[in-house]
Amino acid sequence: MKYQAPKGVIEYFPPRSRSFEWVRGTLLSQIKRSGYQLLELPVFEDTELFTRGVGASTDVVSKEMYTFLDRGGRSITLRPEGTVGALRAIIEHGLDRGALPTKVFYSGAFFRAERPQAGRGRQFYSVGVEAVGSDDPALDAEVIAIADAGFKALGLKQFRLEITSLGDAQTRALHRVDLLAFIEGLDLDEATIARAEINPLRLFDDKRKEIRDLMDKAPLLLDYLSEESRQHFEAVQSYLKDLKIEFTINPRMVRGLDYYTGTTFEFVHNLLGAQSGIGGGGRYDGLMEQIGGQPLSGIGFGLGVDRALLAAEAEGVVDSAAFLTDLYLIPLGAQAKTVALSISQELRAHDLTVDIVFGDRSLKSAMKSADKSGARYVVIIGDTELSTGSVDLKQMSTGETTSVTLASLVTTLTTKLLTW
RNA sequence: GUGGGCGUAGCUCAGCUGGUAGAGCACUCGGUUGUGGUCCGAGAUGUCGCGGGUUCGAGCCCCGUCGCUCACCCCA
Repeated sequence: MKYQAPKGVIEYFPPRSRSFEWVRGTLLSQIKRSGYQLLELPVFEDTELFTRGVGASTDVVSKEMYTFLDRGGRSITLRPEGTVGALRAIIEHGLDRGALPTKVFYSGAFFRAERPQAGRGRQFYSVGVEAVGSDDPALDAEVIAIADAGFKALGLKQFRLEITSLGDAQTRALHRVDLLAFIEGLDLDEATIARAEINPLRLFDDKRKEIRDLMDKAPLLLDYLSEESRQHFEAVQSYLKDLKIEFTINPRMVRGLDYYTGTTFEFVHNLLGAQSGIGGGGRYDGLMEQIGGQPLSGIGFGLGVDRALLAAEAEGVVDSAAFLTDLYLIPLGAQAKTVALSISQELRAHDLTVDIVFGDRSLKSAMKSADKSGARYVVIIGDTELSTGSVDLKQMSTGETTSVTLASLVTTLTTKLLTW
């Protein structure tokens, strides 16, 4: 019996796992430096949290959740997204009782039982933020700017930011009446009618040209915005312009989660095929109340780490230089190993990346693996070195060696690497 | 969930109209005594995704199944 990973899961292993780590770390560092604090949450929650929060009629809830009964007969669901779980934790622990907005971030695996495809796994990785308790449009701009900065920090260029406003509840109700009337006048096939019944906005992002043409004259939600929503949306746009963040307004953008209101946005990458959304988010007025909290507005985003990595690979911007080993130690003989182990311990305590050749390999093959590891420096420890207490520090890129005492290895190496 | 393509060594793939498996890269060792990236030599590795069927004989044909992939759908 040969075991395989469950269908549709994405696994990261060397050497690509380093790239994954780099992508996630880069996105997270943009978030952390903006004052967001970690929320480490369960990957499963009470099923009802998602049906109420995300919306029972959404595709995500109605046909994509991993739901099961636990041993106590409780209905449990593997989290399909991050926002409602984050808000549940904020409410449960009273994080919204202090100074507002409450700014938190998360990072981890999410689960959706979809048909797998490139960029779409049944377990996928997201990092996200939630800022709860302020309806300041400047906060919308900050949230968008963080995601934008994250993608740019990765070196991505071939993506665009699309934004729109879904307005408030009243806006959507008014628009819905007109949109339904409009759709009723169209000649559509059954499947499309069924989709429209669940969410008429869906027809706006249908990929078929016929439908696109038909929807060309459909009433747009943006034209129904209340004065307040309109001003908020304009303020957001003006902040983004000040920040020199380019965006396009896409009045046909559709979100599959029910909780979105007001400012809504999506980052789309050009080289990813069908699964091109690398991040998205928006405001959610009413969601806090919906799941039992205070009536606070909030805004957040989720960024797809898997897709961001795919995008970075497609653009050829993966930073492989970030993974190099500083020093490779080659011990020759039993006594040398003892010394190598203790030297590595000391160097690592000084934040240096150190690796050792294990096994009794020939010097030649040890040098080969040092070379392949991408080590910047190599030190050989044999009988000579042990008796003199000094080693040759070899710089692999140039082949130059400098003689240093074992005792001063830490300082020598540290200063050399500083100017690397 | 629906439809199309694919599934051969760790990786990329070759394998003609069915006769019982190969290349390149990677890997290990070596090219004399303690120094890598080139070159040369040697070596190891596969139940040809899995299960059935047709056949004297199947990696090549048929069915099923699992998985990957692309599109729909959906979204991160």
